[in-house]
Amino acid sequence: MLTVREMDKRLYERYGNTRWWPAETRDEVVIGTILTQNTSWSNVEKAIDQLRLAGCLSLKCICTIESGKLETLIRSAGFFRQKAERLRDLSCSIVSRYGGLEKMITEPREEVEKFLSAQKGVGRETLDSILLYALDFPEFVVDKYTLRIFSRTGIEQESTIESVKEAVASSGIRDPDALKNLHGMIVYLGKDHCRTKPKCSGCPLLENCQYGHSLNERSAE
DNA sequence: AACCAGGAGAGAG
DNA sequence: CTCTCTCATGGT
Repeated sequence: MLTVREMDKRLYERYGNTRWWPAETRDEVVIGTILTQNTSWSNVEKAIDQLRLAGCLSLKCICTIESGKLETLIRSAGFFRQKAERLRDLSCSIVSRYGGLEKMITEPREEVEKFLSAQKGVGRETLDSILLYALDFPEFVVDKYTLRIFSRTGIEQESTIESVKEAVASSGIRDPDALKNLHGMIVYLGKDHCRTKPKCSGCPLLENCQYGHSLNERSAE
């Protein structure tokens, strides 16, 4: 049976360091977690470029910028009204409570998690992404690709977010950078076998992989 | 030209 | 608890 350790090793042999979540600042990561919800990264990049160009790629600026202006800047990321409102609320909440993310990383993890979970627009995956990619807490991000790949590779028959987190935690992989890359590699694998490439050739995890790892059940038949 | 992407929330049953 | 609907742009 495939272990998490083995999976990590095989994926690394194929994908190496994926440098998942490219960002120069912690603020940029948090902003990205909201913008990328159900949205392709290429569209998110355009919005981030607009924010950078406007000198507003920070939580402090987003908290104070005029809302119509914010909507315009992030329009390319879709759901722009909803995202503008949630970005503003989240940014203002963080700034008023912690001052900024650099202060936030020094707070107890439990307290930070509780605070973030209470924010509108911060669901399960966004919470994990902020904890790991923006704050460097050792949390493994479980998304749809991860759930699917874990259940298909037989590490877990009935994969849930909690069971996958547990499996990774008990594997001993704790370094935030290692956890970041494991998630990145899993998404790379997921993308390799998405709808456009239903067949998995040379799958690093499964010997006779005939269905790929598509998120679309129909292409799995 | 439908389909979907690095989701979350609100409502119904 | 599990569906289903909405939010919206841009690439294939």
